[in-house]
Amino acid sequence: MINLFDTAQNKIVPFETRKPNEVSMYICGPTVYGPPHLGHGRFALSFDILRRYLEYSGFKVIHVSNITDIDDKIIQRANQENKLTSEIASFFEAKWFEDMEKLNVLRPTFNPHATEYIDSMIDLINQLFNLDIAYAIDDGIYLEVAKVKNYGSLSNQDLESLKSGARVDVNPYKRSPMDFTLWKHSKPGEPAWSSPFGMGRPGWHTECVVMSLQLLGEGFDLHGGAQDLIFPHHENELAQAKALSKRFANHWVHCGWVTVAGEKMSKSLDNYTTLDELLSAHDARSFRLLVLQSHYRSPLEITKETLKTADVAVARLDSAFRRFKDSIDLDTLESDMGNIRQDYLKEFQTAMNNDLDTPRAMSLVFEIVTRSNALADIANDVHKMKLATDEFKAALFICKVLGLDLKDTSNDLDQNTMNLIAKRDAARISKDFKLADQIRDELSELGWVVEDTSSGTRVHK
RNA sequence: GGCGGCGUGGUCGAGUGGUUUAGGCAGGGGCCUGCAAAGCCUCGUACGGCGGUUCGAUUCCGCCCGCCGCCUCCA
Repeated sequence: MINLFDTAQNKIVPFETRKPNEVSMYICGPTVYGPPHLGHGRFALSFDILRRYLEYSGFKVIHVSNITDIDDKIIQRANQENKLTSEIASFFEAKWFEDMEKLNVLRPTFNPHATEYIDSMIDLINQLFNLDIAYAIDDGIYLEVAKVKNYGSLSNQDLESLKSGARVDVNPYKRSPMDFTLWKHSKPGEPAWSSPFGMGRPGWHTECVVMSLQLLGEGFDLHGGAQDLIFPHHENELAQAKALSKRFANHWVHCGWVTVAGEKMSKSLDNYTTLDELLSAHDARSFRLLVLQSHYRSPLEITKETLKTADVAVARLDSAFRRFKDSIDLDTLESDMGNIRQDYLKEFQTAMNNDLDTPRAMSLVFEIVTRSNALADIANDVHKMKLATDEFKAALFICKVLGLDLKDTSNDLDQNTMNLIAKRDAARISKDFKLADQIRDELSELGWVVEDTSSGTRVHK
């Protein structure tokens, strides 16, 4: 049984699903108005790891993640660049998926766009309006939060304390500062859809209720996002569902954010690093490893230094992979789980079932790697080597489940490199170490790391 | 003001009421090696402060200090 922290209950609880072998999950996706940064990356990696683990655990996962392709910031950027909002949105959506692919983040089963669901959103707002839960003022339609039972239950705040903390509202006509926009009337030149309330566009909080309920149905299993979405976004989604007496998500999962010098990474603080910048200097797997080595609900500090240490750690895993891969059937590794050391799999599951304790899972991986290397070091026959390999298979398998693919970078030798290797081996056999060292220097200048093995010189990047 | 989180060894970062340790990285010593690299072995004995509960607390409770977040858009 998988146990997960549920934001609504504020504790770790067994993760129950509607159907025994299926998980329906809705993860709030990006607003595509700029290049994704490390915060987006962390969030995407966290939920990718959750999804992969659910699939490993035998669930069919229906993963819905939206693309918000109409919103104030997109309009603003379109105006600045003198482009259509749709151009801005499709450009940054493409960028998003390009980066996600580099991070080895699985594509969602469905990624609905807000603009494809405008009619359904209008319909929902209309229902709220007819129930007298929504009201109209000069600039749009608002949901009256006071009419929703237990508003604030998800974020554990009561309405009174929310009100007292609310900042001065620009719109004095709202009945409460906490009331939120369902529909915004358009200003001249802005993209607009016609509705019974006039031309305009839906507010952000409506799209996710509509799309999650439409694609996954009432009482779907899991709703996720980063912690900054708990309030107001998820609270407001929930408020709309409650107002319409619809069962909403059964389980809420929120991940922590990336920090910079202790402060939250965000566009408004202008302290962000884009995924592009990270990926140009580091292996994408190093980022995933850092995410895995911290808990998904904790803040995660990512610096050049921590990335560098992660690069080294990934190299250690790759190095073990090179050592053992030839005696492992990589094609059947995943399908033939019975072939993996069951004691290690059990430890892995125990860790993961405890609110996704990926740090423990990774420490297990490194422990296994050390042990397989140690066994291989003293192995003097085929049988002992097989034991070492069997150990390593477990580590490789766990990495695979977590989306961390180990690689052999010693392939793709060009003719020149192969010649140098042959020359060096000849030099070493004739004990011409001066020449051998000289060739080693040449190889390292070409970017190769040189290792001497029982089968001669081996190189990898 | 309300709600919430955090403070761990050189560093990043888990975790736990007590006998044996997270793990990664960095560092010291050793083995291996022609020298390296990789790998292995080994060492460092940490839990913000003050009280309380307990046979025993880093782990539970209270207070204090410091940092951070949400209450407006934010992954």
